[in-house]
Amino acid sequence: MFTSTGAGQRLNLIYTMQKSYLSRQVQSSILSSMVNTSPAPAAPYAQVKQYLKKHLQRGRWPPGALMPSEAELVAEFGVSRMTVNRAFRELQVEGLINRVQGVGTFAASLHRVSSTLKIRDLHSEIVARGHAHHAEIHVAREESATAAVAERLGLLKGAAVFHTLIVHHENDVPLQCEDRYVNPACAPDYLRVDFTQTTPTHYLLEVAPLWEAQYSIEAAAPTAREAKLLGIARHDACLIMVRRTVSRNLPVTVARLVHPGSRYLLEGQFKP
Amino acid sequence: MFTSTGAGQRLNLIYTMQKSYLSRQVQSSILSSMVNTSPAPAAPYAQVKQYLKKHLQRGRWPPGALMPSEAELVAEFGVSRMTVNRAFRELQVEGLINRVQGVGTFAASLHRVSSTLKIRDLHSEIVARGHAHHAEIHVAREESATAAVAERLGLLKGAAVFHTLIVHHENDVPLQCEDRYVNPACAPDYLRVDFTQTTPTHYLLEVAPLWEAQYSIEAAAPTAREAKLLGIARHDACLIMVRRTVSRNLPVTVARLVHPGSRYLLEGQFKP
DNA sequence: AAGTGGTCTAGACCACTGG
DNA sequence: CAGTGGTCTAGACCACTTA
Repeated sequence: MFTSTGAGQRLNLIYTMQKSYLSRQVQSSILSSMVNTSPAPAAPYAQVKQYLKKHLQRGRWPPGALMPSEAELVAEFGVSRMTVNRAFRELQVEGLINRVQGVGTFAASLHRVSSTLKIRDLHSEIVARGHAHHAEIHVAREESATAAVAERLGLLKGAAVFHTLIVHHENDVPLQCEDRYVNPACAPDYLRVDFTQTTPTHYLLEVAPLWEAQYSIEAAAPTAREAKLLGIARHDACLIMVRRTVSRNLPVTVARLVHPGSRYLLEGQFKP
Repeated sequence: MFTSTGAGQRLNLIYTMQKSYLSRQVQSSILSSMVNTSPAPAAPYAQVKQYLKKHLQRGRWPPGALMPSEAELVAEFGVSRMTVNRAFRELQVEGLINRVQGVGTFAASLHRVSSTLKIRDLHSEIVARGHAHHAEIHVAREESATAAVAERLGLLKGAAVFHTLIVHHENDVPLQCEDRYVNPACAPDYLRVDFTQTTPTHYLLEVAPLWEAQYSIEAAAPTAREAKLLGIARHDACLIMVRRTVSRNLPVTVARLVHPGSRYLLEGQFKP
């Protein structure tokens, strides 16, 4: 039922579990002298979690296999059920296990792996690489919304919107053409910002806390104007991201970010 | 200190908190008759979490503002501290708040928003759209690894690797050209699988639980062979994803997935 | 009926921060 | 020092599943 490979019994817990707070106090004072040498005492729930993770990784419970019940782990580690439960709950959030009430806990097949794609500020990204960033502002004005833009910003056609068209350079090489429409209700001072000093992304995240975002990524040829601004040929492939952000139920902005394919790479990583 | 907008006091909890289990039992039996009509009773921790989330969204605590302490919410909702703590902890994991021990809980600026990009199985994706999927197998054999492939799979140059080249069609339109190398140690039977019936992605996830993945996404022109296989022109933009997965410290596979830009779109969404 | 996970509680000890 | 979050416990009730 619970093959005792024996790798995680009570004794293996770093702060050897106690039954009364009295004994814990004693333990703690004993530990305090160790703390200076050992790196991190690690909370019991974290140790149980780590134990489960390690054995999952080693294949002790192959995908779909039934794992020990909370009660079994309580007995094995000598901790309370809430502690074991927390370890399990966090593993579930991480997608490593599936739990079914009344049945048991199972090792996940890890099909639903996902990695995160952050909304990044290009300026910080470039500076982080130790390169120079400079922005070329081609448009920064108020316009009346076209039907498409109005719809995406939740405004009426013809309503006032702010429009900026900025080309970002990394060490004088054009890296991104940012065509952006902003809802004036969310950022009334948008046009007074000096975008050679800060980026729209950065500024908007400051004034309008982000609550929702949608994006799409595709590969396509740039428009004639974009090609000219980026200094590339009309048929060169570009990585195009269209992003729409919403703050407190109010659409903030829609942006079309065009990157020369030869100069931009989106990277990601997943680790459990 | 805790402006009583009063939107979430004890009485607003759906299963009106009690002090003894006796009274809870009574409550529960009363509730059981309501359950048929009301949709979801919602656990107290979830209600507290929802309450906080709602007020964060409404801007009651602007980014950086100090939020109520656990003790205050305990008093306000009449629940135990562990319950409030769980609500806070989950909001922290979601990135909506920052907590500092000894200081307090603060509304996050929501800068570090991220969305998830899942590893998807193309077959399921196509079928989910109600379309027909069919795979055309062009290569499926053992080869000796080139230096580049060997390095990414953790093998020696010249070692045996499995190589498949498959073109996936959605309703007879080529959608993806999948060029994949597989580590035989992880999937010894790989070449015996009928890939007109299942996809490499699906099969590999079955035999080798995923423990780590790295990917990059870029826009570029296809190779001459890819263009031919996909039925597109040499200069048409493609969305190219290169993915490497690792299972239990052993590299499993590296794949180059090429999609005609005009037929493929990567989408994502973030919601708190 | 027995076993499982889902959840709540009341109280506790701790480490950390700030005045 | 008081206040904050981080965590653990022992026991409890519940809903659910399986036999």
